[in-house]
Amino acid sequence: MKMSKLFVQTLREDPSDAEVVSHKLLARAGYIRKLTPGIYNFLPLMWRVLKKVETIVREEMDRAGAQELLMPFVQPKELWEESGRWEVYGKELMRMKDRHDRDMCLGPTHEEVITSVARDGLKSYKQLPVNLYQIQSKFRDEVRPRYGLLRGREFIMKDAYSFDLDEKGLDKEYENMAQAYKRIFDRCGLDTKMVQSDSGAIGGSVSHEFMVITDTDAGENDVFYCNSCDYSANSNHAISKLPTAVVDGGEYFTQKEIVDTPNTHSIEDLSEFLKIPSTLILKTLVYIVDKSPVLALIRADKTVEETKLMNAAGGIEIRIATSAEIAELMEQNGFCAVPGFIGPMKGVKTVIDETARDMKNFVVGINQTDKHMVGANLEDLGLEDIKFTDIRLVDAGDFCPVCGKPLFVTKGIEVGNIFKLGTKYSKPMNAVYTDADGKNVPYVMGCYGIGISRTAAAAVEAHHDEHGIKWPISIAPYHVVVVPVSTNDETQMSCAEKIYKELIEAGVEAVIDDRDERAGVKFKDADLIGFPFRITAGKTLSEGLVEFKVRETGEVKNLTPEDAVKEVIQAVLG
RNA sequence: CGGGACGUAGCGCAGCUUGGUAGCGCACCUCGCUUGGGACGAGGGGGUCGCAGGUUCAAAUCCUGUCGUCCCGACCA
Repeated sequence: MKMSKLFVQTLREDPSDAEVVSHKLLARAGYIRKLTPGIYNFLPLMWRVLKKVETIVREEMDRAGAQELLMPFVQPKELWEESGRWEVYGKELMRMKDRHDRDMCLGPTHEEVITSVARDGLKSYKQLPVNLYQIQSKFRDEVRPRYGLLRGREFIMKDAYSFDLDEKGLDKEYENMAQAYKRIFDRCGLDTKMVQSDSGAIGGSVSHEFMVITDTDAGENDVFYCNSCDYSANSNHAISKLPTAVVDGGEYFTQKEIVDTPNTHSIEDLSEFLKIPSTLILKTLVYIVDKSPVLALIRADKTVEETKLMNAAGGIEIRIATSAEIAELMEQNGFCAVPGFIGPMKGVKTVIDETARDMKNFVVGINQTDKHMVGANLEDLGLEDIKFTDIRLVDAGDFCPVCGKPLFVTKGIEVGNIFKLGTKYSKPMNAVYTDADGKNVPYVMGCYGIGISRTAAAAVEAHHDEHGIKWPISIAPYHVVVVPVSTNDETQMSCAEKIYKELIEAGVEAVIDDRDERAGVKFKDADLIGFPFRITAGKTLSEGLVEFKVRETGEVKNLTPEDAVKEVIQAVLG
């Protein structure tokens, strides 16, 4: 490819809306261009990268025994009603009507469609197991798309679905996919961690995410991990053993009583006012889960993990209540208290965290402003039935649930996930096979996703420097750029052209920078775009040598043109 | 959903307070010069100033509405 004809416009400045490095670099280097929020054009360089990632994914999925197909992007409401998700999916599901006024949606994921495909085709136990996948654009109408390709609304995803006779078959396929994923990300030059995760709106029981570990904002997930064993989990799923703390207020409060606690609107205020550790306070938080209030009771030094609470409350959408909603809730239950003094109350759905189990003689809000009860115990709270659930966010330094060593936390970009779905879709959608005894049995399903475009962006997050992108060879848009420093110098030009031709003939993806630009411009662009190798025909040519530069390491050496070509061929084609 | 900010050329921005021929840098075109890390000089093309109303002799500028975009927050009681 001639650089002069390559469709790429590099920018000197970051686009004003880009926050994370992958967004800035991909935009500056001419890989992507925003059409509207969360929706991007994948320009020729980007498309080459995406195709490389796709090819790796395809090869490994095929090798793992999966079969590729392509399902429709537009889907009818009826299918989503069968699974029950039309009602529960929320605003992320982009809904629309066709000309006949029929409800349709853009596919955010394809469990419904694949299940319908399977039930039409997979009738006998003799046909199972099967794993089907596709690579396709998905649309999720994110509340707040950001970080460029990392959280877009329209994005490219590989989604695979497996159909097995039973749980045992699913377990085997799940492991098979985990291995395939590891190979895929390794080949993409990404170091990933497989972590336990909540299974979220997709549903199911067991799930893992593949995280690219990063210490920047681009990592939207917190990952807790143990250095002593292999435990690691997304914060929405992580559990831990707590460090010991004071949980019996016996030495502070010898009897149960109601005390004045004026203006103690925060736990900090309250613990300071009463001169007690916050581990002696049971705090009450009001959440709205699927439009209904839910009280969360948790030891005050700890934080509620919203996904855990949402699951405990059996909902699919959660947010903290506004002060207006709290006021309304107070009024409905005959109380009048402002945040800071909220406590348990009858008749409102309540979830109690495990941390409350051992608490004795503690402090708790009683729904009266400027008052708290001290020396309280759980049975004093008038709760109908007391059950403990883990709804706590793990803190770094808590102890590993497996081996007991302290946990560490880091940020991660989720590039893939695998779920055991079981019969969550096959049952309601009546997707069954006939077994050897002639009985109809629902398939046991799994689903496995990889964000293709997100993987490419994550690779930029993981491989860049202040000059630009440093693509891993396997997914670079081109392998090498050949730079004649001066296009007017016939010796340089003919040398560059010869090298370029030899590389192309050997099967290397090469670009020749034939632009009539100064060397500095060509070098800056080469670094920004991120060609893994650069061969420069310039001043060293007087000694019969060209410069060979490795983008990843910055290593530079002068070689004969023949050796430079060999070096690239060796690195690229093995 | 709440708050804030911003919409002026492909990109990044100034101009608006105090109304009077629409500017700068990058990019683009031409010529010259230059050629190993985003040179320089001269010339040039490109914008109904988001949109719609209003005020005015006159609106990018003032007023109203509207659409869009970005950021922050969404209460740990």
